[in-house]
This record gives sequence, C-alpha cells and structure tokens, in this order.
Amino acid sequence: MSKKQDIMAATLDLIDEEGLQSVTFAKIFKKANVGSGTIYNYFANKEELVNAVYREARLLMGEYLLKGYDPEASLYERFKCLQLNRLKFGMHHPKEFLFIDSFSFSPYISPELRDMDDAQNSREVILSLIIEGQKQGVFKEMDSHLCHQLIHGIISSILKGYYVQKYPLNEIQTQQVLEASWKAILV
Amino acid sequence: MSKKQDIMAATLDLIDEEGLQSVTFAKIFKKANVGSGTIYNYFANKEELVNAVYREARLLMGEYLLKGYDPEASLYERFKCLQLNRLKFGMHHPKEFLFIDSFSFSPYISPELRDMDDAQNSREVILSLIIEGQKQGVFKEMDSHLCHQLIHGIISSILKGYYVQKYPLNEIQTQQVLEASWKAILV
Amino acid sequence: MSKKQDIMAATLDLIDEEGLQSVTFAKIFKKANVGSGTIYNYFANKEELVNAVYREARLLMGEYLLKGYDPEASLYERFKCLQLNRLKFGMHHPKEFLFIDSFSFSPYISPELRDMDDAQNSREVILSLIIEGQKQGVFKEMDSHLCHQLIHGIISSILKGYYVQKYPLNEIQTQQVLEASWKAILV
Amino acid sequence: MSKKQDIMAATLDLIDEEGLQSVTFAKIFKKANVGSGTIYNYFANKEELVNAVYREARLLMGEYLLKGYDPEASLYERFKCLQLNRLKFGMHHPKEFLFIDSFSFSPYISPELRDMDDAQNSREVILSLIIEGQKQGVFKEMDSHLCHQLIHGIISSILKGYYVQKYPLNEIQTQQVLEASWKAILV
DNA sequence: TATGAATGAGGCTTCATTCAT
DNA sequence: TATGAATGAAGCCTCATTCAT
Repeated sequence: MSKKQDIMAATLDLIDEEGLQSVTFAKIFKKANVGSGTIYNYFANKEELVNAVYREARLLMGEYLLKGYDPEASLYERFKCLQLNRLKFGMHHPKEFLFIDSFSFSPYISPELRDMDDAQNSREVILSLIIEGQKQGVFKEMDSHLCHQLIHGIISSILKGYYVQKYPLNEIQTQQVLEASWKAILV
Repeated sequence: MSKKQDIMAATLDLIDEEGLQSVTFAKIFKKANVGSGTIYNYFANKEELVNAVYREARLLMGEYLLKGYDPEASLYERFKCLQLNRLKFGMHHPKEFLFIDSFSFSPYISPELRDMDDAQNSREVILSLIIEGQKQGVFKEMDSHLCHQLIHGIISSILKGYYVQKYPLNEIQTQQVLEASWKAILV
Repeated sequence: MSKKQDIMAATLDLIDEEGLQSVTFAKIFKKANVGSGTIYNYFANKEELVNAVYREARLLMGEYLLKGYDPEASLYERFKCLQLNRLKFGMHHPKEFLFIDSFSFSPYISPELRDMDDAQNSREVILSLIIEGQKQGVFKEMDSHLCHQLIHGIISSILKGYYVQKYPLNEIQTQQVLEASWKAILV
Repeated sequence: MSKKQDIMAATLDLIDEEGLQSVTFAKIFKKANVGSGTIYNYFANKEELVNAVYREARLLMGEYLLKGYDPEASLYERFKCLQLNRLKFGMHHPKEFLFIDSFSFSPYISPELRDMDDAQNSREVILSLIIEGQKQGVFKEMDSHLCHQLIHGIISSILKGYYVQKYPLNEIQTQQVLEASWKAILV
C-alpha cells in the first residue's frame, strides 16, 4: 500500500474511533507509520486530506448503491435493490457510512464535494424511481425529495442503532426494514 | 438571564453556527459577554459545559415529547401525538435537535448522559406503545428497539432535509410524514 | 517594565545579536521571561511584533534627530546639529540604528510604516535646509534627494565601521566626519 | 551553464527578489530547475551555498573595482577611477552589490570570507592611495580606515537611493557624486 | 462572584537534509 | 552525477485553563 493510502486509511480509522474533532496529525502519523512531513507530499493541509478521504468514501458508496441494479426489473425489485444496497453498504463499510453521514453538511467538507455526483449518479436513479412509482399510483403523491429523504432516513437510522448494537441485523430484520420503507410510501 | 445561562446559550448558538469543533472558549466569552475566567465558576472544563448544554437540550426535548399525551387515547392518536411532538420539537428547536442528534453518539458526551432518562421518560412511553400495538396485532412483530429506531429515524431524517430547505414542512407534508411512519410499521 | 516592553526589548536585542532571520519566538520568550502565549495578548503575529519594534525605534530616532535644533541658527550650525544628532543617535542607540538601516526596505516592514513621519518630521527639515543652502549659493546645485542621501550615507557608513571597531569615534573624529559631510556638498 | 552555476544564479536572484530570509531550498530548486538532492553534490548545506554566492560576488566586485586603474595616473585620476568603478559596479550589478552590502556584517557570512582579499586586493590599493594623498597634504589627516569608510559610504548610500528610484544617476549626477566624495576628504 | 493577563502544552506546518534508486 | 519521496526537528500559533486582583 502506498504512503498516501496509508495516510488516508489511518485518517478514516481515527475519525471513526475518536471523531474528526479529536483527530490530530500526530495520531495520523503514528497510526500510518509515516513521518510528520510526509503528508504534505500528498495533501496541502488537513482540510484537503479530510476532503480526499470524504471523496473516496463517496465514490465507494456510489459504486455500491447501484450494484446489481436492473432497470428492467419491477418497481418493487428495483426499490428493494437500492435500499438493500444502501443498507449493505452501511453494514460493510461502517466507517465510510458514518463519516459521510456526519460530515456531509460540515463546513469542513467543501460544498462542491458535498454535491458531487456519485459514481453513477445514484441519487438521480432513486428520484426517477420515486416519480415513476407515483405516476403509476403505487407511491403516495408527495414532494419527491421529501419521499427520498424519508426512505433514505430509515436506512440511516437503522444503521446507527445497529452500530451501537441496539439490535442485530440479520436476514429477517433486513427484510423487515426494507418492507417498512416500502410500505411507508405506498398510497 | 444569569451568567450561567448566558454561557450555555452562547455555547449552543455557536455549536449551531460553526459546529462543535470550531467552538472555542474565546468565542463563547465574547458572545456571552463574560470574562474568560467566569465559566470556571460554573463548569469545571469545556467537556462539562458541553455536557450541561446537552443535558438541558435533552430535558427540553423530553418535556416536549409528551406534551398533550393522553394515555387514554387510541393507539393511533397516541402514536401521532408522539411523532408530531418530535417533529414539532425539531421544527421549533433546531439548534437543540441537531445538537442532540449529532452528539448523542459522540465520545464528547458521557455515556451516562446519553442514556439519561428524559424528564418524563418518553422513551419508555414510546416503547410501551410499540409493544402494545404489536400485541394488538396492529404493528408488525419486530424488535421493539428496531421499530423505535425506525419511526424515530423517519422524523430525524425529514427534519434534516427541512433544515437545509430541501422542501417545506407545512400541514400537508407533516401529515404525510406521520402517515408514512405509521404505515411503515403496520402489519 | 511591562510584559509588552519586555517582549519588544528582547526582540530588538535578538535582532541585533543574531539578525532578524534567526530570531525565533522561542528565543524571544526565553529572553523576555514570558510564556509562549503571552505575546499574542499584544501582537497578532511575529510580523506585527517586528513592526512595532521598528515603529518604536523610528519614533526614538525622530525625537533624537531634532534635539536642540535652533531654526534661527546659521546654516552651518543647523547642518552640524542635524548631522551630529544622527551620529550621536547611532552611537547611543546602535541596535535601533542598525535595525532601522537594515529593515527599512525589507518586505517585513509594512510600507506605511517605512514612510511614517518621524516625530517632528526631521526629513522635511533637512531637505529644506539643503534647498536653502543651495539658494544661498553655499551648497552645490544638485537633486536635493541625492544631496540628502549623500550626507545621510556618510553618517551611516561611518557608524557601521565604528560598530565593528574599525576606528574610534571620539571628539576629533566626530568633527572630521561632520566637516567632511559639509565640504562634500559645498559649491 | 552547469548545474552548480544554475543553483548559484537562482540563489542570488531569489535573495534579490525576496530577501535571504525567505529564500528556501524549494524555491531554489524550482528556479534552478534541478532536483532537490542535487545541491548536496556541490554544497554541504545552505550556509555553504550562500557563502559561495557571496564569494563569487566579492570576486566579481574585486575585479571590477580595479578596471582601468593606472598606477601612474594622478592622485585625482586614480581616486576618480576607483570611485567610479565602485559606482558602476553597483549600477550594473545591483544584486551582487546589495547582497554584499547587506550580508558583509551578517552572522550568516563567515568572518574569514568577509575579510577575504579581493581578486586584486582593491582595498589595499585604496588605502595606499588615501595615505599617499595625506602625505602629499592633499587629503585631510585622519584615520585611513575612517577615510576609506567615508568615501565608500557615499557610493553605497547613493546607490541605494538609486535602486529605489529616488533620483536618476546620469553622467551629471555621477560627476557630482565623485566630486562630492573627493571634496569631502580634502584638507 | 467576576475578571482577563499570563501561561504552556500541543496543534498544524515548513523546510533543510537524507538516501535509495 | 541527478533525482525526489521521505523525514523530523523546529517554527509559529491556538486555546483551555489558572490565578491574582
């Protein structure tokens, strides 16, 4: 692994372990096993480092969200695929998920980055699906962004409870969550 | 207003405006109009101050959540009351809501405080209501904490979108959100 | 002496001893016997500190240059007074003189400060005197700024040689220098 | 041009543009178009580099000062030649002149180097000339080093004013300056 | 109780220097 | 000889905290 990747991985680990506010360069250098000046060969300052870590996490998530998405499948199948992908992403990449969730609206993250297109523009896919479902009379008529926020929020919230081990998230709970988010927006 | 309250109010304002990570004592002193030593008459250190602000916000929320709650009302009425109270609290106290939401799982907040009982123990009320609904066969059988997290998460997520003005939250949207959270957990 | 004055005195001493480029905060704090943060109660940063030291030195010099100046005295008396004052200032305040001489054109000193009026505007007095002498046909006709630079430069140069003990500067040498600068610009 | 010369030229340019205190190796490497390690093939460290640049400037000046010097010419002619050479050197090699002037008494330059003999020992020539003039009763009796410093100082000072465009230095001003320095030391 | 000058540990960053290629 | 990624000592500066008033 390159020094640059070492540094970024150590940064994400530390953010997850202690929160961004307590991540210092000293901790990063120690964990990444690099000299204190090495980071400046790759990042102009701390903010750029954090933004780079954020960008990488977003790219990873963007890839993940559309895994196995079949535009020809039924509305229900497509909905479940998107929601499951998001849930699985959070379960398999907790550090990335929490970092994105916490800092998307932090002043530490530059606005352009926050609004970056995910790898394959998953947001657009989900919004289209919502509008399609509403046109078919399957989903309740409401502001599409409100609807998006709603089903997205269910996944986020469930993941946060899972992280602190409020409950397990096995196959059965996973299905319950997907069902709940589907039913929430039905007519 | 007492100096203590001045300090706590200034702290919450600053956290809301700039994020906890960039709140310094110097800014608090300036905004609260007190001398730099004054705080130590009330709080042993910065962590205690932040925890006190957190505790106050939680107490305020706890009060709010059970406003107008009638234990004799129907399951549906009681559910709607609790969800609406949470939503209204977030709308009327955005600083408090966001602070609680962001820092409930932060290492900055002591664990005992995070798990504190609200003023009138609103969490217990909600959990009881969930279990009651499940026993009646109205709510789907699932882990009650999962269920709680689910309906709580819908409100939180909707509020965050509202704060960044993704959509309005008038009477009609409010009803849609309450309906969605109700339908999400029906059998 | 106040902390602020301690800091400024230590800074000037260090500049004299080691040159501005090697003056570090650590050295200043040690020599001034103050904590490392104390300086920021008085100066926003290192540049402001150095500029403040420069301003003080300029004010001191400005006062000195017009000491005992009698506008009614003869041209020769007035010329000697100004030149002697400059020489005496350099002999009695070598640190201030060298600092001003070295850094007046350094980017470290802000342009407004460099062009500040001395206490009683000694530069104007000298220039007037030069022009007056030229009108009387005593001084050679030449650009007044060139003439000013010439007689000023003699003093500066003589002082620098004195500082490194190339020669003594007793009463006799002093008179020789004043005579030389007077004769240099006669018709 | 060799890499070594590239490095030295870049260093002198940068010292002239920004002052020694802000010249970093990174800037030198960039301007000289060499790799960051290359310098260490030629100079053990930064101080040696700066001293080498200083030595080169001094050699260049030493050569210049005795250009066209005719030991057989009259005292006046020889004096004018030496003074004019110094003035012309400063006008044609401002970077070298200022660097020498600023750092001759800086702790950055090693004492041996500061007192180095110029290529053809111009200092000795000037001192001899002064003593000769005094013996002839043309120059005023005074410490020869004081006298040397005096006429040298006039040239230095005039050049510094010229660099900041206080006045032009055409044929007429040049002659005025030479005359002034001659008259300054006459009996 | 209220103040704010003083403190110093620790933060981020720079930059001369090394060393493997 | 030429390179530049890596280094870490040391620089400047911030800020929570103390203490004399």
